[in-house]
Amino acid sequence: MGAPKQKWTPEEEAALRAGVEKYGAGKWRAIQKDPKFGPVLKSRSNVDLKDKWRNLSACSGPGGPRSSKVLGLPSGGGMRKSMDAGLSPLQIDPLGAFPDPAAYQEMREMASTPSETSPQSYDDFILEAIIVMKHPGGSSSAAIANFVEEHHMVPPNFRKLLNAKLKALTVQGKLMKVDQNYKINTGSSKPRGGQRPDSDDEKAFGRDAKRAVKSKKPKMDIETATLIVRESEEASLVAATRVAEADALAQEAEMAARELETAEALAFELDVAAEVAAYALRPHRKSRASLGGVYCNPIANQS
DNA sequence: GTTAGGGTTAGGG
DNA sequence: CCCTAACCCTAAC
Repeated sequence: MGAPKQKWTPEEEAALRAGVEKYGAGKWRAIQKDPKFGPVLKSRSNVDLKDKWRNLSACSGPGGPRSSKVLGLPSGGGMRKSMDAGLSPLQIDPLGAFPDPAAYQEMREMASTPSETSPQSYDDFILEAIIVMKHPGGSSSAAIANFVEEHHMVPPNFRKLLNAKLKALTVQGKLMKVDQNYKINTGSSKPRGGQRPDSDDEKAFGRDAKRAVKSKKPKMDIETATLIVRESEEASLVAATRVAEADALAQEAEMAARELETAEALAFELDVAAEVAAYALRPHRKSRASLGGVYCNPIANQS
């Protein structure tokens, strides 16, 4: 229309990320007013910031806003207007920053929204628990459950869900199962390229690399190449993960049904699970308008 | 007034 | 032709 498209520069993007990191997503006005980010973003409206952030978020995988709507569950309808999308593009950072107490606190604050019981968050909680507890031989599911229950609001049936989650994470290669304990997969046993966002996180964990994730990474070329290679791999990986998650959902649905003893509840939960499974097995699409890009690479957004 | 989310469209592959 | 990213519109708060 009137305005010729103004592409976002890396500087603007970086300023936006920094702003969100400082103020949190949704504080577009504050970010814009910040003397540090304002000048860089002077040609952008607060709506522009929001839209750009949405674009970034849409590429952040299962934690993203759209998919969280599809997967929106076990909290029992806790999701309101809080922008849980806010965490997505930053996930690379906060996860890597866990060993840093300040950053950890920051993460906790940012995560303290009603949506913190999203499936994606469970993964984070689990990883967080293992990292923070630092059990040499890995952490038992009970220990993880205790930690998570202590630090986060989780549903009463979390432990059951946790087992499925642990299984899923193991399938994904994020975790290794040693005896009955789970530990972070250090990546050496992973055939897949180290460009997976998660592997970056794990490496950061393993090396106690505080905010190293923030440092410049090799940009687009490697990532786009990796993306291509990974797409087929990840399709199956994600599918497996989704199936495992669907399994978890199914379990939860079963429990919910027993607890409520209503076939209606079961139908709903199973429907969600079925949707998730169907969603996972669907050929990948990347349109915000249609599906919301599940296979987008969060790193690709990294500046 | 600010934000979130849906919708539209320009631009590139 | 399809997809992504930027922009526009509107409702909710």
